[in-house]
Amino acid sequence: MVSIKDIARLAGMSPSTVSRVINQKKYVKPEIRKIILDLVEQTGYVPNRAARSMVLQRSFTVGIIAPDTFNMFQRQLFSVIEHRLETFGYHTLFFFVKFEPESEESCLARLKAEKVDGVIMLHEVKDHHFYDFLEAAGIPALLATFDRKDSNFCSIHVDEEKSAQEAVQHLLSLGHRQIDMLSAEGFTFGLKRTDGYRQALRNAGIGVDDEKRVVFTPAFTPASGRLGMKTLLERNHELSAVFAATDELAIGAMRAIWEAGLRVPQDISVMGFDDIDISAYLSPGLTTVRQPLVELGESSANLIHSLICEEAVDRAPIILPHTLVIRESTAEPKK
Amino acid sequence: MVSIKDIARLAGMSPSTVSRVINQKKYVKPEIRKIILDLVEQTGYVPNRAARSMVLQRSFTVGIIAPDTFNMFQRQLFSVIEHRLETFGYHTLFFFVKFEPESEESCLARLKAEKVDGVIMLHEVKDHHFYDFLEAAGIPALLATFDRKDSNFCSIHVDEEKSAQEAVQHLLSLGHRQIDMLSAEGFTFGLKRTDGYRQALRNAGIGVDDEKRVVFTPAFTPASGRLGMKTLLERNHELSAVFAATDELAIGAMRAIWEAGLRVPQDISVMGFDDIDISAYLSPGLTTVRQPLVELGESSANLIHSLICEEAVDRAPIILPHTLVIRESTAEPKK
DNA sequence: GTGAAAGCGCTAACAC
DNA sequence: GTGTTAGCGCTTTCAC
Repeated sequence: MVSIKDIARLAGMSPSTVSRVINQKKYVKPEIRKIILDLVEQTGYVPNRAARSMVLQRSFTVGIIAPDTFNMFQRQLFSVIEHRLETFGYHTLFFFVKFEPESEESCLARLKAEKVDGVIMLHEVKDHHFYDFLEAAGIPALLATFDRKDSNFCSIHVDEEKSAQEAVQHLLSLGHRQIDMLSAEGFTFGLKRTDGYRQALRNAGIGVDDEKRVVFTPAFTPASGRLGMKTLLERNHELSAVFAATDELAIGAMRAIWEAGLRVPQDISVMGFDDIDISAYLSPGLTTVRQPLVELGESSANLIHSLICEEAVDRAPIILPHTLVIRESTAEPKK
Repeated sequence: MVSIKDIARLAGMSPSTVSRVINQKKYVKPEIRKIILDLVEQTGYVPNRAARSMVLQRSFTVGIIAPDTFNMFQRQLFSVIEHRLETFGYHTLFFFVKFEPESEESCLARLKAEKVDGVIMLHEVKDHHFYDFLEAAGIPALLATFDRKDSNFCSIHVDEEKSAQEAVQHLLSLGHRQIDMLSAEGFTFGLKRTDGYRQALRNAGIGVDDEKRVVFTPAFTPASGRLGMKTLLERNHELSAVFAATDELAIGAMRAIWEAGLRVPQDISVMGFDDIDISAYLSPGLTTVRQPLVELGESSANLIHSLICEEAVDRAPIILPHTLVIRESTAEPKK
């Protein structure tokens, strides 16, 4: 493999000079710069990452903390982040964590071991030590899709409560009055979206009946959505619409409704949240709240990069705009 | 950050001894080994990756070549691979490539730059140089989900033709005789699955009519599936079933059928391929051919690791078993 | 403007 | 069994 020394020898210069050219430093005669650049081009020389890492004390790696369940929205988001980070010459390193103390612990251990330059958290870790370590170690961190009021970390996300409220308002505006809520445990956004649901009902002067109309399933998966919706249906109360905290949950709900011999939206309207890839291609298409995926991913990547480079950055939470996407899974209630 | 020297000093030993303990080498007195291990534990010492990389001339990284379009099956597969590789202390590095010569070229350039220890290809690159480089550089590579007869690379995949044949046989056994095929360009598996379709029809003594019954769309996405199915429907011939080369395509097809005011499976049966996450949760559930995702991912990770470690490995293509998963999107034809 | 030299943290060959 | 030493490929003082 061709090294900086080879280039130096070929150019009749010292490695230092080559290094200066490569790193765009000044103090190199233009003609020499040109010679070296040509040589680099010809030989296909690329600096060795490990060597640079060592001397620069940087790994050129950002850690992605993701839940073990890594859902579809998160997967799509990751793709965007990865693409963008690549343009900065940054790698990405996965840290999958389960909803268990030991898993968080072992993730923290790995995080300490891997010298990442920054961290993007797609997952809310429970363990305080996690955040403490990040702060103490001075590792730039970004909370993407959630927030922690009590911390100094930058965060980027939509206004969960408000967008959930708008979702339910859409249902209300269609004439629905008996609206159920399907959410899951583990992530704050599930709580916030449920709060938005409650708020929308209250604003409309409709009583909130958590016992009857709200279900929290164990996970944000279609499987959980199906089970949650079955539970709701088995409670055997009147309902004309259901708001699911994520599209995946909504897909499962639609499935349960279908299994019960009912139709969406004729019998029950279904509304989701996230606007993942397939939502537009379901039959019927899923009405949902779109999170600006690309903007979210690109901003996350840009932000962590700025943080790593110690550029001045506004540390206030970034609230991204959401959009109501109305498709065919919602309609006026029967009668 | 605590280094090997610190441990050595604390233990009153030399760095070499510490290194021997860490790397499980022999020739260290058990009591000294214990002292050092304890120290490592206490201080939370972890060897610096960059430094190890440099001296070992290994990056502890495997490159994942994935298409820019990174579909749902591939994303799920990646998750499995990543999890497994993690247990080996390996990182994963993304190389997204588009279906354009320049993109392949720039990917190759990056591949040369990043000193990956191995490569898992989830994407068939057209450019010969790609494979030539890998061979010339002696970088272990694994073709996952496809194969190249003309190469020496290890590969792992299902028997595409045979499984597609079985899929169509299922349709035939239900009584269908007018079966269309929806595929896409860019990947060999799209061709092979189409061949399987043709073969199954021929075996059943049914004429193959590519002009009329087969559509190749630009991509394996729901969007393409929808468009492809529209094309098929607009051709206005009799059809009672459609076989889509992937589940994503099938989802789009179901959507197009729904948009046309027809029902699945009452009017048209739909069959997919892959068995991605959501397929079981569609309404109706998608009948499909399951690729053994977990086995595929774990074997891929294990195999590339063995290759990297220069363990003896059977280089014959690994053919994984597929399974027919029958759900509700297929039924007997009308009348 | 440019080069010499030191050093980042680790492993391995070679002494002892 | 253990220590000494050199060196992986790079950047960065500090001279000149």
